[in-house]
Amino acid sequence: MSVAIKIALNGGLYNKDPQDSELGRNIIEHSIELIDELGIEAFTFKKLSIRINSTEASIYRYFVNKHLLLLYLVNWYWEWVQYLIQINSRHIIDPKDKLKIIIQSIVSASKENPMVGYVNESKLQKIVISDGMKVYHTKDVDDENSKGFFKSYKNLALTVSQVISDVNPNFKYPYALATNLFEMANNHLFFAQHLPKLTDISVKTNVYDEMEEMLEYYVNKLLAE
Amino acid sequence: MSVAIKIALNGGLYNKDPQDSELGRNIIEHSIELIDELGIEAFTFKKLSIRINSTEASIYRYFVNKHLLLLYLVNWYWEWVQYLIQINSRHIIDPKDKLKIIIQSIVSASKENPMVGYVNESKLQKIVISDGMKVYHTKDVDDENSKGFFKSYKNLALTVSQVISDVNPNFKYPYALATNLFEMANNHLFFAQHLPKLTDISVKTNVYDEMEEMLEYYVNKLLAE
DNA sequence: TAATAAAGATAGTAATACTATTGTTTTTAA
DNA sequence: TTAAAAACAATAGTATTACTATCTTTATTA
Repeated sequence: MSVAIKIALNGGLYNKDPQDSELGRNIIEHSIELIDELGIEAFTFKKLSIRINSTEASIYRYFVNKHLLLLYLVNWYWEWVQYLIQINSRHIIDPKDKLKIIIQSIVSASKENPMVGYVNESKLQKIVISDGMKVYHTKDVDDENSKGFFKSYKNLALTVSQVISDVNPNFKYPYALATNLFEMANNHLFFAQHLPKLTDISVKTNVYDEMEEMLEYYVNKLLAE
Repeated sequence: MSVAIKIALNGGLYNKDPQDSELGRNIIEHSIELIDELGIEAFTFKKLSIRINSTEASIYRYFVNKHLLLLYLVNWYWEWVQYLIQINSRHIIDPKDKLKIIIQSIVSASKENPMVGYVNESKLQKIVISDGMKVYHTKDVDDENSKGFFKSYKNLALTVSQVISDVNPNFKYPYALATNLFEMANNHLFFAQHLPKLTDISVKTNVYDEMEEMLEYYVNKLLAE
């Protein structure tokens, strides 16, 4: 049995907490697999219900629709990154070192030992890279934002922006740089694989190492006084 | 009658070139309006056909589906930005000044005088900001990329990366910085409006001016030797 | 053991994303 | 100028999606 980490997520994201039942955890586990395989567009509750030998109606008892399920997964992911940053930097005082840990955690959130049995962090990262930004690029952003559905991401941005400001209190764009680090990490891992002309990162070497190097170069240059 | 700029786009993006007929131009004009109003998810050919007093079948004669229509519009936009950069920087020699023009063109592509009667550049920019990245975040990227469907964006990245390398030939990430400029411009205009906690740009002042300032600050710091 | 909650089975609906066919204009070219 | 061809409109039809509703079975708990 795996260690019982329970990630706290906004209750509005689900009808019934999937972490609390076998079926719920099954939905999480196999939706990650299926979205990874099909992409969010071709993924349906029908297909998921067949995969897990259940029914559409049963899945609807947990999630209002696939958009909210994706939002749940994405929030889960950012909470996971936040958690990794916390444990990996808990004894570190120098903000520069802290920022290094943050970059490592963002880039390699999937490399870490999986600690929640039913979540495949590596596949989840792939989903976040491919479909993550779709959760807020909708006509419902404002409404969903007011319900706190993007809290995990905003919290992480806050955490990272504070470390950025600790490194250089005069830097004018700590929030933008924080989110830019997340977006760059995800975008360029995607570009390296699918649109190599849009990046300098190459899949021929270790993409993760290259990504870390690039992000470190970025923050060092930008935060130099 | 407006000046006849014809933007050259990959023929695989459409069944029948919409620039060549009244109905085609109507489809472009009103799809921009309707996608801006509804977002790409709720937009359908049915709704568009009603809006322009035509039929679904007629629209399908021009575009295979709404995804390809969006791809057409997004490519159109990046060609437009490329065009703006070209005419605005045609007499400029210093690469630093050129980069400044590039930033202005990216951020304010919508502020320019409209030169194509049936394209509302301002609404088109809003679409690119909200839905632009969805065109390549699909399971068909590789296939569509091999057909040249992302050429306009890649061309622009090439153009900008060359100027970046002219400014500082030792900078290791010219392509990444180029795409990062586009993505930042779009993302943070979106964040400023909908998720202000994710950015330092504020809608209270002139967002476009602030955006330009931020991007200039970024490139200056990053490209300083 | 009765009550209750969770899950499965089944059916049904409106909308979406198309394809196909036929008829009517409009354009063009002989 | 007229016949042919292309463009467009009108209509119908299909499979899939994104649900909602209801009813039955199974498991849990009081």
